[in-house]
Amino acid sequence: MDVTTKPDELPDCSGVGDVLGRIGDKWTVQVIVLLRRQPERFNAIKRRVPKISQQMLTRTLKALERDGLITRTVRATAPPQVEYSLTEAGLSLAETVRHLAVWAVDHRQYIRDSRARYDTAQ
Amino acid sequence: MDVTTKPDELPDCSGVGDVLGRIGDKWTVQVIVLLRRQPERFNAIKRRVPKISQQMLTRTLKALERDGLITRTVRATAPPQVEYSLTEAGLSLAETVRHLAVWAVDHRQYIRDSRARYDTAQ
DNA sequence: CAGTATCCGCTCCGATACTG
DNA sequence: CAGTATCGGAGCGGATACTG
Repeated sequence: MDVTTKPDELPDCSGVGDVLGRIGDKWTVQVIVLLRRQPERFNAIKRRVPKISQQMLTRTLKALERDGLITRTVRATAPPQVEYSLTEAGLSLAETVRHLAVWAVDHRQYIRDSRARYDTAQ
Repeated sequence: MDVTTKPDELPDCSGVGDVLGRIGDKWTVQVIVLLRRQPERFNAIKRRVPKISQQMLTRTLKALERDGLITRTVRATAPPQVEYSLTEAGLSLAETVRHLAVWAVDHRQYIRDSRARYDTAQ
């Protein structure tokens, strides 16, 4: 689809809510962005997302796998190794999210300032 | 910032989580996208986001105003009219979110299929 | 190493009633 | 018309203990 479509022609905006509800949780995006570099194993991901609990990482990875955004590969070694990597769809989402990341970085200070002004005005 | 920066150079991904946590709720994006066309009044927005409750619309608008993404203008008429419109920052966010919207539409069916396959495989 | 299982607090959000 | 106030359920996410 063409991103340059005119504003008024944006189709079915309700679907956006679904996706944002899906990736808008606390951890999903961090994991996706992290896997963009290269496939990683469970505990490697855990180390690179320092605050995530084991349970939430499990849930997040499972949900991503269910949605076809990452694949889970088990190597029959001892100890067992499980590697997670982005699918093509997952990679395209990661790239898309980068636009939002850029926006976030660009407007971080602006939002902080706006909040401070708003709060003191009350 | 340059969106074409190399993957590994994406700065401070943790900030992305903040923003996604902020706009990743159930209503914020729908309101922003809606206001992209033109400024709207309270009940006009409510009508165009059919399922939103009055309280959630109030909260959503207030949070957006606090973040400097929309402005609230009261006209001293009877009955009172309150108009909400995007700020420049809000508009730029709306445009950025459109990329995600496009991704969502493009991959909607893929995700549905992935889930169906995953669920039946269990 | 890579998970499961259980408990539990907290916040999101809906429903409803009320107000200037 | 444009809100505010209050109650309550559901689910996200944290902490901890346990397992193949």
